[in-house]
Amino acid sequence: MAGTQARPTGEKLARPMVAVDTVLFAINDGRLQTYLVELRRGPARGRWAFPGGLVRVGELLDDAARRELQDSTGLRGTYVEQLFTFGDPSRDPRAHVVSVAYMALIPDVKAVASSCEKYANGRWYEVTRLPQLAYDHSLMAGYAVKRLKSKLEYTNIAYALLPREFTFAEFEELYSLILGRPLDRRNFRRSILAMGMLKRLPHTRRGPHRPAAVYSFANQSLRFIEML
Amino acid sequence: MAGTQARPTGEKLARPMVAVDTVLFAINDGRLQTYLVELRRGPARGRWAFPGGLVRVGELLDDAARRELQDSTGLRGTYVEQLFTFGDPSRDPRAHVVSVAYMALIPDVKAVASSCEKYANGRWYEVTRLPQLAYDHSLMAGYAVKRLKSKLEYTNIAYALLPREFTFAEFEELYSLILGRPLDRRNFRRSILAMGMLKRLPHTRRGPHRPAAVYSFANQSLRFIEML
DNA sequence: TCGAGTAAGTGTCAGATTGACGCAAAGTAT
DNA sequence: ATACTTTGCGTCAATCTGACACTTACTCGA
Repeated sequence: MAGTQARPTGEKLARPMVAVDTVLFAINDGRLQTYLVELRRGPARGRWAFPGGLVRVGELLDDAARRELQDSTGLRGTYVEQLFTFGDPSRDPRAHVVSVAYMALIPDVKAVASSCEKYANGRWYEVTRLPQLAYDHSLMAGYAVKRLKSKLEYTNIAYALLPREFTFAEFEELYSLILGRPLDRRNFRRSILAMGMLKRLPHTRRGPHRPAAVYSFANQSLRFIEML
Repeated sequence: MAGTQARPTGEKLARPMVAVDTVLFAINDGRLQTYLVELRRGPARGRWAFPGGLVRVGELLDDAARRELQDSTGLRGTYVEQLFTFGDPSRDPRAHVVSVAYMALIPDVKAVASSCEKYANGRWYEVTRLPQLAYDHSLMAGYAVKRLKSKLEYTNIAYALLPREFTFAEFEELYSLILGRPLDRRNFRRSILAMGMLKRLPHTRRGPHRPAAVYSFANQSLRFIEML
């Protein structure tokens, strides 16, 4: 049953620890990027990793993910979603640390205030060109990207990656970019509009060319399948 | 980063504990059932729950799930799949226990040898008629059923619920039963055979009526999308 | 002010897929 | 042999999907 049988334990370290690690995504420069931090200490010192840390007693997992994210990026109240839990005892050579991986999405990389004391450094990397990562974080990266792609296709999760208002071209570019393949503009528009994911706003955006209709999401919260 | 920052901890209980809980499924009596155990001790004593327990240091999560499953059912080497991790600190009133929920699938309820010393009792329940469960186990049950249904539609996960060989009627019944809706025999057969999930064996099964062709899975391992 | 340039916006058609539907075949039991 | 029961198959219409090209509406510069 649950987390029962609190068997008495002599050695202090006789239990695995619980951590969270968060793969933060944003679109930047026409690429899907994630935010990595450079570790200051530990056996993987100098390596890059996703921001994360130990879960505190009494803390929700989602809250722990958000807290660690805030500590390393300054982001507050970010949308986070649990991905998978990695528990291989050898993933961290120092101790058995079970890590609950999360992904988080933000619309603008500039919202991240880099540089905190915990990490030596922090910067965005294209998901297709990650450096060698600490621990099992490349595994996490793979899961996260796969999940993001997949949820893009049957949920409105894209709302967390876009500003409040956007043109259809921006919307389409986001999809094309994450899915890694070109989309047919007419077919794509047909299917998206058919599922009623977007609502067209009354105003338009003017630019150097034909003005573009402006859209926003019909529902800010996840509408379709919440979890598989 | 990973599960780093092993911050020194004075109080022994200053860290959440890690447990696994497994929702074991099987078809029995024309129904989808799960195996529940009756708790012997703890605040939820006398309540039903999914078998589970604490993860040991040095142990893989999957192994912990299988070990606890074996301890309570005698099953060995069962197919298990991680579902989701539940970390609400109030889920267990005694302590903060983070539980990694699993599902497991077996083809035959008779493979379970009930009665172990850890639990007062153990029995199968229809998933649609579960008793009130301990902790947050009803939540887990919901996730597990949703996931099972979902994976049935785009993977060959059904192989873990069926014997090595089976007739198409048995196969179809399984789907209909889990999905909770009738299937059109001809359309269903068309789509399943089209995706090449099954292979027809040379022999047939004789019974009181027309003999039925016998099938087995073309691939025993998950073929399609491994994880969303 | 007019023409060139560029991104936005729209419709059609063929092929594939999906869902509804009924009948013939192959056995057993009497 | 006949009735009964389960297996196993094919067609058609509606829908969905994917390929494909031209018109519209604006800005900018001549």
